[in-house]
Amino acid sequence: ENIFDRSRMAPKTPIKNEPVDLSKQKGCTPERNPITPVKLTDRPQPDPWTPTANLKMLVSAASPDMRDREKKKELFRPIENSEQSDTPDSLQYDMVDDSTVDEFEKQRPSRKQKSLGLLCQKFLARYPSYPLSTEKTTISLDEVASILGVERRRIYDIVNVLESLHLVSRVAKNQYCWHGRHNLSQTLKTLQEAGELQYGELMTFQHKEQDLDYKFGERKKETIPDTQDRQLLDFSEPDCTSASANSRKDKSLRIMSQKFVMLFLVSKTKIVTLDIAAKILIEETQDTVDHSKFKTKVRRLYDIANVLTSLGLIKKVHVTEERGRKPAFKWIGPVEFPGKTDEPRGNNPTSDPLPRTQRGVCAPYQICATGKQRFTRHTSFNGEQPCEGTRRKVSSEPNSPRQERQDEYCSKVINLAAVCRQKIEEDTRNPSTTSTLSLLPVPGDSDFCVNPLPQAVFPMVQADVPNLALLNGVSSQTLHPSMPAASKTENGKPTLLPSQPFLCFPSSSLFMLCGGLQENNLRETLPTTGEVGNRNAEAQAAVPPTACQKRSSHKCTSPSAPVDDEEPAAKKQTMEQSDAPLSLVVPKKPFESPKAESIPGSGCTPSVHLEAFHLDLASPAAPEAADKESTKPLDSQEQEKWSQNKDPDEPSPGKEHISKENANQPFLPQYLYVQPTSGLSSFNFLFSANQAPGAISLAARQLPSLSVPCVVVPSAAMGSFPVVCSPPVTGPLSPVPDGSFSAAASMNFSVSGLASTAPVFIGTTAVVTPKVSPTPSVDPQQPAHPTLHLSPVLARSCGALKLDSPVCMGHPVTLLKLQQPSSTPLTPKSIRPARHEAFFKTPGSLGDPVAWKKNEGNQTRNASSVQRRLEISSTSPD
DNA sequence: CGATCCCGCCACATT
DNA sequence: AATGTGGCGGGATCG
Repeated sequence: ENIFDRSRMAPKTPIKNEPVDLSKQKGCTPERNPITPVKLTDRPQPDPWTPTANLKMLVSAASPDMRDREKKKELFRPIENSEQSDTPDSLQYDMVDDSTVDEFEKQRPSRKQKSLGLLCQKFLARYPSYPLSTEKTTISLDEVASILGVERRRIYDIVNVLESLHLVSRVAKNQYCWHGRHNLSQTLKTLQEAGELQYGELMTFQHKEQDLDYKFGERKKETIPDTQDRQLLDFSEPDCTSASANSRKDKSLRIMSQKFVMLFLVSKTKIVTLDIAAKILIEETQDTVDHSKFKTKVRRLYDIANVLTSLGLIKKVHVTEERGRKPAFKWIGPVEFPGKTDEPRGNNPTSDPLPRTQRGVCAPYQICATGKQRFTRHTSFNGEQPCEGTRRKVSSEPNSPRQERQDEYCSKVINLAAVCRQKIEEDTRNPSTTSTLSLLPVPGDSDFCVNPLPQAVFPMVQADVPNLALLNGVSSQTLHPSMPAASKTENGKPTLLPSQPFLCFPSSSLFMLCGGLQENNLRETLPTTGEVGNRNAEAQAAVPPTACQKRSSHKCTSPSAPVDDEEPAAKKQTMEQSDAPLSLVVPKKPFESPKAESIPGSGCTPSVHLEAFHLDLASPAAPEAADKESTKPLDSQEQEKWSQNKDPDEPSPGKEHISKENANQPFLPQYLYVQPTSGLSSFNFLFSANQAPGAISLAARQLPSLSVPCVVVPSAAMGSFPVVCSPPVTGPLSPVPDGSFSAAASMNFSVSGLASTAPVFIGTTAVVTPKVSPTPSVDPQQPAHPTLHLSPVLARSCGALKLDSPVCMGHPVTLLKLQQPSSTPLTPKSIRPARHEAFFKTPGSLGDPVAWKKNEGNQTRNASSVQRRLEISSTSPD
């Protein structure tokens, strides 16, 4: 029924449909709607390939193409899908054939295909099981939901269960942090302990389970005081702030999930039937009470079981007992936990048997572990948890007590990103074309450094483009050390930190292109990126932090990342390579404009980069384009690269080469590419425009500023890409120390998909002025910088972003929203995945790229994005 | 026909 | 009021 309705709806009132999806993509919708009503279908869900079922239905109905898509979709790999999506399907949809879609449609969507278990697998596939310790991957519910083509509600089911096992934690509204399985054993251990307390007794009997069922339930009740049980179970969450905690119905699903797992851990047989579990889990106890209640409980258990199954912790079996064959699940996960109960506190990493992964990687997590322990022990409640509660309120609350720090950090980052995003969107919308984005760290910089490191970063920033030369020198040297993430130890000194070449965005993956980085940098960066990328999609949000730490390195590293450090890049690289393909570094064509470095004006650089791109792409960039526009050609290549990168194999080598090459040629521009976690969803493309090679430095954490002029294109999966280009200009304009900022200014936050919606293009006025601001490096912190800052740090800093600031230093920056169609001036296109194309196309302004070129200065158009788009396309000549 | 469990309404929480 | 969460159970689909 729904389907029909919608289908109908769509034609009639696209808008209606939109509401659902649209909410997310605000920016886009307005524009598109007018253009292509059809979009509705698309729109709702960003991802073409995995639209909501309904949407799918509609689409499929609309066009056969969709079906194919879906089929493909089945294949899984969002990535693949995305690629596929390249095809202009979306457009087609519009066209849609009515051909008897219905029949096909119906067939397709088998219930199984929509199963929670499958969905969960897809979800899990997006993130690395063992993410680097430092990285924090943030998960945007909206984004994931759209990518996976399901309603958000379903994601909650998954996330809630994952959260119960601490595989993820809620950071903020709509945002979760992916932790991976590093702590899983710890968590299980804790649960086991708790389970023994609660259910241990019962378990004893257990083998007989069948009979026992009832008894079980009963006993349990009797034996264990509910209160205790609960506490234990809840441990992590609610208790703390008892007050608030319970207000909500407490997340029964989470608690249920924990209890369910406990049953397995306590059970001798490791097999638990749903009946028993349901009975035990029915708090009320009064058993039977409602048959309906029991029934509902069982339903929930199925939900949980599906997720646990996807995690490989349990599998379904059937127990035949007296009563007959009953559905049951068997625990197939780890049984013994290293630290095991022996010592409750097992946390200590040192003694901890757990794989180093935990320790090293998890360093940050350890905290969590602690928390857990606590939780194990009731005592725990006292401590942090309360805070948690508080926090929650404040930030919207992470449920999990532990990791607060991280969470905060994440949340901050996220917030920033979100802020940026919003701003961007706003800007986009608002015609104030000229508005510049300035994401400066606000004075509140201190925030930046949630993590230790703040300082370093800034310096880096300075590097700004203009100073590239300086930077180079500095950066190269300094950077090297910083690079360390991989090798850092070698250098010994962390000083480098500041200069990191990259920007990290909390959001999903980033795609960065940097102008010649020095070898060192490159290498390091690459690895990093690679890592990120490797993560598969995982990289996501997590990346930024990680990167930051690493980069910022020394300082940062200390606490959390130590491990990483130790494990040098090599590992990472290998890892990365093997794993994923993420990062690509594209060796730039040697083109070096080496001199660029020397050249004060970064101006040269940009062109170079562009060229490089072109070369890479093979597309001849238009000379004019040189500035930036040329990007389009890149797209294809990039994409390819992307895909390649993903491949474990190649990436590494390529990277290495690149790095080497780079090394040779200090100036050569390089690109970093970070895949988005899932792949498709979003990309960020960042490349340094003019700058000299060194130019790009990002402070890891602090980073707020990017000194290098960069263009970042965050692409949400869907379509929006915001692209920002900063013109090389820098120096002059920003007298301010920021130089760095001023120069580079582009950022995108694609963190969550949302950003995507509004593509933004920012160009400094154009041209680069070679001037370098002498003081570029100055504190980025200073508010003065008008230019954009992209550093995650900034983001964290909280509202630091000043998007609005129209002018940064002297440069006028223009924001342009890039619409998909029109290409972005530079690389944007490349960035866009096929799917984007579709979107873009729709709008119809494809050819625009040319127009864009001007972006830099000219673009100041005030018109709304749409208008802009139109204008652009129309006025391309501009 | 029982086992599964998708789907999405709707209440409650949060913003 | 809008939006985020997530309990809940009708009823469709699977086996």
